Amino acid sequence: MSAEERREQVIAVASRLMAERGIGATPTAEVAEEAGISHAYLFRLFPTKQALVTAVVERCNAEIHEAFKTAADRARATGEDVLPAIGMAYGGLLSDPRRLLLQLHAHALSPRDPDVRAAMQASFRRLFALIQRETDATPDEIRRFFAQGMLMNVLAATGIATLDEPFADVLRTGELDGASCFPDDFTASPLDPVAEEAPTP
Amino acid sequence: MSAEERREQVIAVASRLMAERGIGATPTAEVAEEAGISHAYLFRLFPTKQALVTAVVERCNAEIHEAFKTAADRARATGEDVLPAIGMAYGGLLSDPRRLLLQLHAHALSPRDPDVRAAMQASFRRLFALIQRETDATPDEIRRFFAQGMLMNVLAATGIATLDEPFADVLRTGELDGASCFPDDFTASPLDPVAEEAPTP
DNA sequence: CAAGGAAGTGAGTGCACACTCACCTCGTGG
DNA sequence: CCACGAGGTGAGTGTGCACTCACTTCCTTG
Repeated sequence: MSAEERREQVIAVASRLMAERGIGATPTAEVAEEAGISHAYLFRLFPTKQALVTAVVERCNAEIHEAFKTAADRARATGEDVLPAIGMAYGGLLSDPRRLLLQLHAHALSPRDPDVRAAMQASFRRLFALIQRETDATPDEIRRFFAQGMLMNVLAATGIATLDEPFADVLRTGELDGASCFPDDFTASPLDPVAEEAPTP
Repeated sequence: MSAEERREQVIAVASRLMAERGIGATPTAEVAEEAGISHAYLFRLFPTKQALVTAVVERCNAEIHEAFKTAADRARATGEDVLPAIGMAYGGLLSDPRRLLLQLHAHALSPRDPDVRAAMQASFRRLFALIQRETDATPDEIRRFFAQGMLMNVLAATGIATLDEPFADVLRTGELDGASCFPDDFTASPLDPVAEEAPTP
C-alpha cells in the first residue's frame, strides 16, 4: 500500500478515535494499532502528532463543506429552497456523530493550537461564502443557521440531544420546520463506541 | 487559612488556568504552584484531578446562572425586557473569556466524563427553567438565545470574534439589536494570557 | 503542658505517551 | 544479479504528570 493511501487510512482511523476520545486523549500508539501499522511508521507518515491532528481537522472540514455543496447543488437542481436543504445535510452528518464531535474538539483546541485555529477560521469562511453564494438567505438567517449548528454540536456532546425532557425537546427543535434537527436514528450516547463497521451492506 | 478557603482559592486558580490551557492540558502541579500550595496538599483538598475539574465546572455554571438571575431581577425591577437583559449579561460574561472557554472545554469533555456531562445537562436545565420562569419568551426565542450563546463561544474560541472580515461581522451580530454581541473591550486573542490582576482600580 | 488534630510539605513512584534509531524486506531498473 | 529506494518494524528513551507517603508545624482544648 502506498504511503499516500496509508495516510488516508490513518486519517480515517484517527478521526474516529479522536472524535470518541478527544484529540488530546487519543494516543498515537492506538491510532497506529487500529490502522494496522507500527507506531514508528505512523511518525514517518506524519512527522508529529500535531501534523496528524491538523490533517484530521482539515479532512473533517472538507467533508462538511462537500456535504453542504452537494446538498446545495441537489436542491438547486430540484428547485427546492437551498438553505433548508443544507440544514438537512447538517442533520444528515449527525447520524454519524464523528464529525460533529470532532468539530467540538477542534473548537476547544483552537485557542492553544494556531494550526487548528486557522483551519477552523478558514472552514467558517468557506462555509459562509458557500451559503452566501448558493442561497439568498439574509445575514440574519445565515447567522442563525450557524448558531443552530453550534447548538446541535453541544446538545449532541452533552447528551441533551437524547434526553427525554421538555427543555431538551425545545432545544433540539429545528429552525426551519418544527421538527427535531436530529435524525430519528440519533439515539447513540456519545459514550457508546462508534460502530466499527460501516453500515453499507 | 482554612481548607474550605483554600479550596475556593484553588478553584479560582484552576478555572483560570483550565480556561486558558484546556482542562486536560492543565497539570495539577501548576495549579498548586499558582495557588501557592504544595502539589501534595492539592490532593488532600481534592482527592483526584477529576474532583477538581468537576468543582471548577460546577462553579462556572453557578456563576453563569447567578449572572443571569441578577440580570433578570434587575430588568424586572426597572421594567425592561428580561430576555435582552439576560443576553447582555452573557455578553458581559464575555469580557472575561474565562467562563466562556471553560464552557467550551466542558462541552468537549462531556462525552468522556459522566460527571461533567451531568453538570452540563443540569446547567442547561436550570438556565432554561430560569429563562422560562423570568421571561415570556417563546420556545423558539429561548432556543435561539441558547444557539446564539453557543455560537458566541465558538467565535471567541476560534478568534473569529476578533476577525475584521465581513463574515465575522455577520456572525457576531446579536440576535436582538443589530449590534455585536461582544463587548467593545473584547479584543484579546484567546491565546493571550488572561490578565493576572482584576482591572478594578 | 500534654495530646490531638488540622494545615501543610519534600521527595518520591510508576505509568503513559510522543518521538527515535537501527534495522529489515521487498520490488524494480540498470 | 545487485543496488537502491520505498514500505515497514521492534525495541527503546526521555519526559511529563497524577498520585502517594512519611513527615513537620502549629493551634486548640482538656
